[in-house]
Amino acid sequence: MAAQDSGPGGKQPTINDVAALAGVSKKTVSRVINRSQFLTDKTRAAVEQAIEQLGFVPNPQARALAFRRNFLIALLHDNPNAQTVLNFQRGVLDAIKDSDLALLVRPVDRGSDAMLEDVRTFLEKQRPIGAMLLPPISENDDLAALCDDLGVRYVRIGSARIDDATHCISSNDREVVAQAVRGLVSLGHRRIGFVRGPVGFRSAAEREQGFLEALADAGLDLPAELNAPGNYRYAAGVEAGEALLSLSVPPTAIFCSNDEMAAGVMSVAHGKGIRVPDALSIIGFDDSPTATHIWPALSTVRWPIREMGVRAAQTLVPDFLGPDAKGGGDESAVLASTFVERQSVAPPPGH
Amino acid sequence: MAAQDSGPGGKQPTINDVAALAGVSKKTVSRVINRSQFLTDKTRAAVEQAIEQLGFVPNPQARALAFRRNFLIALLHDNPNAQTVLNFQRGVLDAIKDSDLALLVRPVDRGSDAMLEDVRTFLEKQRPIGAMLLPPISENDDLAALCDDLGVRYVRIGSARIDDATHCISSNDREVVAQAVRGLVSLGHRRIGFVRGPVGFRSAAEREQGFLEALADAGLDLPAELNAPGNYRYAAGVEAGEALLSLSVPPTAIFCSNDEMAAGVMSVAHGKGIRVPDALSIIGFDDSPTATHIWPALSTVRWPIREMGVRAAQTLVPDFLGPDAKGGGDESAVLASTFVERQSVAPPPGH
DNA sequence: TTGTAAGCGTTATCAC
DNA sequence: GTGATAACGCTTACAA
Repeated sequence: MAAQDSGPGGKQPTINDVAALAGVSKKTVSRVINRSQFLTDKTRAAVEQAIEQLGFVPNPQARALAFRRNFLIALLHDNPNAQTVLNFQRGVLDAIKDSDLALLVRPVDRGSDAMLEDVRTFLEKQRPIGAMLLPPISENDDLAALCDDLGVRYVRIGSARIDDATHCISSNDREVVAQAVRGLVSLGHRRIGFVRGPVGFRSAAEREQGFLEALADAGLDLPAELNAPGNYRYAAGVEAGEALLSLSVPPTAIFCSNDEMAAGVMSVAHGKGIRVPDALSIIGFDDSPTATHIWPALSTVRWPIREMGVRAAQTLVPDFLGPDAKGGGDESAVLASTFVERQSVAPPPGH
Repeated sequence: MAAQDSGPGGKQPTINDVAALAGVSKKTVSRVINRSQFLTDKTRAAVEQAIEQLGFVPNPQARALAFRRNFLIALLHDNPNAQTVLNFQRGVLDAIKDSDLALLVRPVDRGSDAMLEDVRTFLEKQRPIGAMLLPPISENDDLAALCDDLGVRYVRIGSARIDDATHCISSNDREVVAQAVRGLVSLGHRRIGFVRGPVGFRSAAEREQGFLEALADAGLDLPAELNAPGNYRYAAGVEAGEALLSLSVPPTAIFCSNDEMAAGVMSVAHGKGIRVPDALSIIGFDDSPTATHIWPALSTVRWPIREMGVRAAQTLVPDFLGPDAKGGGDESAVLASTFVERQSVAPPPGH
């Protein structure tokens, strides 16, 4: 707390004021601010006392200029799932809490042709130390190349290893999906539908592979009529549900590539009077708020997004965080997703 | 697009390089950057040509230092509703898109005692031009006072006028809730339950008043047993649903102070085999993603949060945005919420 | 261990 | 209209 408030319009004390009050040079004050080792305890104490007394806060713009680097990191996202973005933000802020860093947020339009130029302008203007890319734009290699080009560090978040360990934080989605589907099989399900994610998304491909792996392990296959297209939107879930649940022999379980689509499938089931989970088991992916807000509550896969935020920050700017910030380079860049069991899964009818 | 990329490690061109190339002084370049009127078209053109050729981008840190002001605005929030926060961000970014401003994001912990000190530290460190406060922390007067104290502009977002017009963007929640409830009455509902928001929240009070107004207009009252406490959380909705739907004479309609609680009530209805909307009408508030992800889709109130973001930015920093950014001072600081009709409302049984 | 001088890239002042 | 020169608040040489 500032011992002496300048009040509105009052001038902030500068490093010179502190130096004068403490009776040292401004360079010495600078050393205290930057935790130099070469200082007598006495000098340090005197300076700290002066800082406290004046309520001095170093001007980050001046520091940024002198350091030829600012203290900003950026979060670039184009994510339809708000909760994911916010949880990630939370994690990043957990990580940088005790540092001098601040977080800049930038939504981008994946679809737009101007996207790359927008991001370039943004990065050139703000010159953040680094950028964190959330899926799905994290899958855009041009974006990563652009960061490299501009000398901006980057970390990409993905559902699988999409870059080397110092540039990527990922989760093990495929494994966890496989595990969830194996659970379905072990309950007795044999006819299991699948609602895909959007074409071209790595996350969608990972989830699909996990699903197919589990089926293959059980000696099952995925008939074409049980394989429905999707795009991570609720409406696609509704369409898929209409298609799958109108089959002459409908599936007894459906794995949806995300929660929104699972909610869509579930709505269709309700509309048709198909009881969940008694007559139909449903699994989603994301553990979004929706998962617990629908009825019955949805079994789903939770990815450790907040923790990924922490890890991403540590990997991006280990040198700006405490010495305990390991980050990067090791296998820990892969974090574990977990299967969350709720009420939307049960054995198939007759089991 | 930069005509000449410095590439990684290469040095950014500075104002001096531009000045040298254009054969003018750096002050003249500065004038071009800052759109001074006192310039020959010829000089301006020459400088712009040099800027283009070099791919020069002014260093914001240096500008910030010289201007004694940076180009950051901050968004402070402690909002359980991720979509709201993100939509608001979107609006703010719409507004500042063509300016030099960037957006800093800061989640805060409403509960924590250290909250005020945290925010103070943040504002002192970053010294943003202004801060935008999202509800519920926008309702905290100490926070507004702190901004004033530090010479940081602020705008508070609220569900009602909680500050003067230059410091507040609000919606007309009360009116719209009243309108929605009047709709219920005109369908024939007479026994209407209410699930409150958390104690002490202005938004909760506004919604409650709107509800009571509509009831009073119709000559109805709210019996104590139909008035259930809540806190904007799903679980509270479940509890309220259990209470209201176990009454010997249950309500035929329930207004919930937000969508999450409405989802909770709806889950209970499903569990008890009470058909929505045939046997029970439900209305929520927020138009969150949940509203369309549950079944049947929820009638709810949508507040114009993205537009509020635009307006908040315009009110906060009109001098940094285009001349068309009006902002502040007039009645337009109140934006209209709207009632969104979906499938969760119908006449009561027997009508 | 501390201080001095110079500079980071921009804008303000005030001449011309 | 335009340009020298001195800030802005801090850090990095390098010297003491």
